[in-house]
Amino acid sequence: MKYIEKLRNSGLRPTKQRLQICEVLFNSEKTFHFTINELDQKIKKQASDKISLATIYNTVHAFEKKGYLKQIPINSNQTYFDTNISDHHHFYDLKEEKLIDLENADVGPINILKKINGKKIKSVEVLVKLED
Amino acid sequence: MKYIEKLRNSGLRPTKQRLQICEVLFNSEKTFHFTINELDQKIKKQASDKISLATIYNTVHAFEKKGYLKQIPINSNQTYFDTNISDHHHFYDLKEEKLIDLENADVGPINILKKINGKKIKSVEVLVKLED
DNA sequence: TCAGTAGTTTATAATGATTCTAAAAAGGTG
DNA sequence: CACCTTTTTAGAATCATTATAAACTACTGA
Repeated sequence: MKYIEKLRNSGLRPTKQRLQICEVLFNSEKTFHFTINELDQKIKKQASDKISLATIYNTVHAFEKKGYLKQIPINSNQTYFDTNISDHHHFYDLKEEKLIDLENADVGPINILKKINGKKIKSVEVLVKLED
Repeated sequence: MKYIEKLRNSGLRPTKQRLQICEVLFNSEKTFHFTINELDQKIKKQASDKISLATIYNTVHAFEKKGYLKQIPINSNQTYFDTNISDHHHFYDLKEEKLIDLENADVGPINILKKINGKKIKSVEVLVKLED
């Protein structure tokens, strides 16, 4: 299996559950956005075995910490994650409550002029809210 | 009272509670960021009467809808609001878990090149995460 | 002024996402 | 296989937020 190596290399044991979650998350043509709840539904459909919700939470957080997933900063009652870990941004369609990727190239270069003493910039994320 | 007019003009009855919340939110030299919980604490100290948590939620949402407050898109278990309603952005200090204003002038002009069919851009918000 | 009404406040319950717990199960190593 | 550590799990706990429904209050017009 192609994910065993990946997990081992990051110090995560390649358990049956993690491998199945990998399949659902990373074995698709396109990257996508999801909430834990949506992922849970998707796993119910695609995975052969039942995976407990706690495990899904654990795994998603583990993957995020390892950099295989990104959290998307947005105000929602649920946390959104992205399987697209490239440096990019998002539209948020307020009506549909849907996220749309916004590639770096589709945003002019961003230059943060203000510096904060003793702090480094870790990331710059742009959220573009859309209305009709 | 200077807030009575403001509330009436936006179709909100100037109740005792709302006026007191206005004092806490808008009667200060500097703008600030807060969570509902922090606001509740602040009201407990500054306001003469007790205001129920439900009212604080209601009022903050009403003010946000009227444009007197802005929600800050950030991943946190609590929702952050800003009394600074000018068009601006934020640093988020991951270690201190503190927000810092980032004025528009301190970010180069942002040009969103990608257009979404039938949708207008309502806002463009930049979140700059800081680490040590 | 007063009654009617629509809007507000309130305490409390309900909801729902997320985290915690502690016991069982599984992976890895020798 | 035996051992130890990590992981999974069901269910409980937590906690921010929203809903409820009854009491209250601001405004309107007679």
